[in-house]
Amino acid sequence: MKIERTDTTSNLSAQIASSLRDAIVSGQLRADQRLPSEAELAEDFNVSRPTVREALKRLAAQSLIRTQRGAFGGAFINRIAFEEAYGQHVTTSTLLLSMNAVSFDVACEARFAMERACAPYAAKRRSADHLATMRAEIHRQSQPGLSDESWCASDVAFHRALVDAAGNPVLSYQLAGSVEAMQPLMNMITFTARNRETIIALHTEIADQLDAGDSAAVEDRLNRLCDYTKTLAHDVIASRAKDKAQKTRRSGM
Amino acid sequence: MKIERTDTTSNLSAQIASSLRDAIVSGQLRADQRLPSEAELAEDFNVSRPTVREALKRLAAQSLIRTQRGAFGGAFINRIAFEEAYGQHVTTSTLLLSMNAVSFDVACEARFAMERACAPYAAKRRSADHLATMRAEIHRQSQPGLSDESWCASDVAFHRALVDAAGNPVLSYQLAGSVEAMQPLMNMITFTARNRETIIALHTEIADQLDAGDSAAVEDRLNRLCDYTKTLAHDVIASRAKDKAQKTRRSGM
DNA sequence: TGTAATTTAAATGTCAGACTTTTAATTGTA
DNA sequence: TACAATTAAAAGTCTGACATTTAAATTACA
Repeated sequence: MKIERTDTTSNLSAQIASSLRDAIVSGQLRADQRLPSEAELAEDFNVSRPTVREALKRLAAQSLIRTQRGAFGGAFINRIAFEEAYGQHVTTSTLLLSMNAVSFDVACEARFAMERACAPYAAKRRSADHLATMRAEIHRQSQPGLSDESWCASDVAFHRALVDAAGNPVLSYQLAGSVEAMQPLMNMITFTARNRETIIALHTEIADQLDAGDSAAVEDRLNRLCDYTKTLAHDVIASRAKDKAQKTRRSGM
Repeated sequence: MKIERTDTTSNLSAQIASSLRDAIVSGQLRADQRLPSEAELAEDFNVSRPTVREALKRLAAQSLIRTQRGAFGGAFINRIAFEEAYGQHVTTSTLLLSMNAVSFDVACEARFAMERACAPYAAKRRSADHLATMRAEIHRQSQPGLSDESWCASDVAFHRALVDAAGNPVLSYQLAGSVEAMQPLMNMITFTARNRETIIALHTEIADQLDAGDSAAVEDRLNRLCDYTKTLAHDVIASRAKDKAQKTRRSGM
């Protein structure tokens, strides 16, 4: 765990962070192991303490280390938990979708493809608990005065229960990025009562078929849900384009 | 974009980073927009410049901002690219798998479930380029003197081509975490010539069926590959357990 | 007048050193 | 033995300075 500093396009804290990160990811440094103190690292790397601190903050931002104050404190290799990883994955995925002109269709296709992948396992392993959560969310979705925002949140909760029902934490983690990151895109859509009715009907069938253990039926309903969601999004986009065209015409362009 | 500092369990740089991160993720700050200079932020948040810098380094570690030196430089909201997100996702997933006693079976199940989800789209959209890459990797895998490490790398490349063939960048991004993060786990396994032969046969069939556009056949081969991989892992684990038991017996425990 | 070289100012990057706060081990005392 | 005070190590924070980079503004020159 030593030094570089031959790089011409400096940025010492980034290099040091990178060096430590490699050691962690490759397994040279193991979970709960303590790194040298900031002062020691500064000496090791031949830089000042603030520079070391910046490097450590970078690692902390990725949950690779945690720091503890006080005697016998220091920076420790973090045993990253699903929870933290989950949050980071959702943050990154959300930005990726919102900033990269990823079309609604592409994001939607990816999301439902992955959800369908969960269906066989969910049909086999769904617990009463998962089904109860799904039915509770369906009930919430049937409330008349529900805001679009709450509707979307409930939709996410429903699908998360579906994914969790597959009983595979790795699958749940990976799916989080697709399901939760879609929420901002979904929020573009204003759901009419009629829209909601259609979706609730599909949700109900999904819960029922999951209960019955019919994976193929669940996949079929997910397909329909995917298609319907895409249709709704297209309508929104089309009507916006129309508005814009009218405004442009009116302004004489 | 103002201040907190009422928190008792301080860590100002984390709070500031969090505050800025929220503003970015929620879309208040848009891509390529410039943040105030470090000195200005320090005044805004009522902290010193090093503290602000630590906060900014945290955001930089998540690729949320990029910094530029010089006049009219500063911190800019980053339009996060698939590439960067890709790397972070793989890093996080790798650690998650290696540190959390995720069983090989669970990781394997998740990975192949998601790959199967790609199959229908890959069968529809695969280009000659993707098929060529897959066949090239199969050819490499058939080389006799190939090290286990190179074998695994080629395996990842093959599967990545399969995923990319689905023509959905979001799917490719999400899958990266599952496929690449498995590599350290796969490296545990020593592949015999006979093992490789079986896997290469399945790879060949996958490429052929993809060429023929038969999605169901591809999914079937992926299932078999999943089962076979799990079997190999079980053998490794069983033989290790046996070794350990023998050693323990010999040492008189 | 137009282009090339120079200067300049605004930023980030880095450093040194001091002080504050937290925390756990140690020591002292009832 | 149990509890309280002390102490030392370490992260957290601040101040102030200097180095380096970079693009714009200015100047010099053809």
